[in-house]
Amino acid sequence: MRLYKSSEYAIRCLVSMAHSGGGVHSVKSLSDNLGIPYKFLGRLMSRLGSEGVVESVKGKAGGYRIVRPLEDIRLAEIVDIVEGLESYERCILGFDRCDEKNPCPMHEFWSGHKDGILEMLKSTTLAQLAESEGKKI
Amino acid sequence: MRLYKSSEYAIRCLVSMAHSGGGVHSVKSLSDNLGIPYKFLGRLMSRLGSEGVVESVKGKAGGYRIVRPLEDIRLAEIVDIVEGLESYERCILGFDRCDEKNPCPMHEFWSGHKDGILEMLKSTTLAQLAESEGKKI
DNA sequence: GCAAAATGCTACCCCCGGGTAGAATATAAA
DNA sequence: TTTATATTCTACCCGGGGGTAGCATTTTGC
Repeated sequence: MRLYKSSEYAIRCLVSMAHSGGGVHSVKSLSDNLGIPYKFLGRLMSRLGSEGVVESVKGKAGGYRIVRPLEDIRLAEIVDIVEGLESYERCILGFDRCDEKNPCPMHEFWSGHKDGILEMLKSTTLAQLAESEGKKI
Repeated sequence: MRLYKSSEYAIRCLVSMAHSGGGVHSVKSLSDNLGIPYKFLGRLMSRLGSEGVVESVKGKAGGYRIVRPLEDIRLAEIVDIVEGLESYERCILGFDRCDEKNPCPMHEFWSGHKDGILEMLKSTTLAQLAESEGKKI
């Protein structure tokens, strides 16, 4: 019942970048400021780059930059890229088909929470996460 | 965002046992009926036995039996025994201290869901899970 | 042109959840 | 007493997420 470390890192990193404006941030500086393993974060940002969430700037003074509007980048997209959303959509007891018509024993107790979480992931944007000052990152 | 296989198996197995009365069930029969790996389920039941959720009956015609009243066995207890509840209580972004006073960026979006899930686990009993006919197990 | 600083890529290692194998032990039925 | 059927215990293997290391590549600043 937790995000993968990859998702934790990706979200914290993007929130930090969003928070400090639209400039270019090197992986080194992000890694130092957020306490995230350098090489690991590098792979993560590379992946977010190839999926079009951020843009890479090569060479000296290079790094990564968020290009799309923050209101456009939703949690569900980030999580889907780095860990996939399958585990948020599947039956809690692992059955292939599980719905109102043919429920597992936990369905009535779980489906509400599952739907709520998915809805939250799909509706919450990077703009919302970044807008409040004073929060830890 | 999912139960460990261990929790899936433990819940399905206990629901199945509760459903078919208070008799003794061998690991072999449970494994066959539910499609759960035999040796793996054996270790799981042994653990549930040492924690007092079920009772082992050795020798020929032996197996496991639920002893405590079904209204007394809650999901939270089962999950805590086989996989632990830590991941259901911690901050979604992994911060050590994260609360209303000192929130992480996701706190306001996540804490409600977290509390709801924990409350569900702590209040739902084996009796509730087992009572409905026609559900898959 | 050259060096510094950055991304990009490949190959590893470690830990742990999940799963398997086999022998030891206990006990009811024959 | 023997045998069949069960739990119990230990050791091992596999795959994947998390993490590290090294080198190639790119591009700016001098």
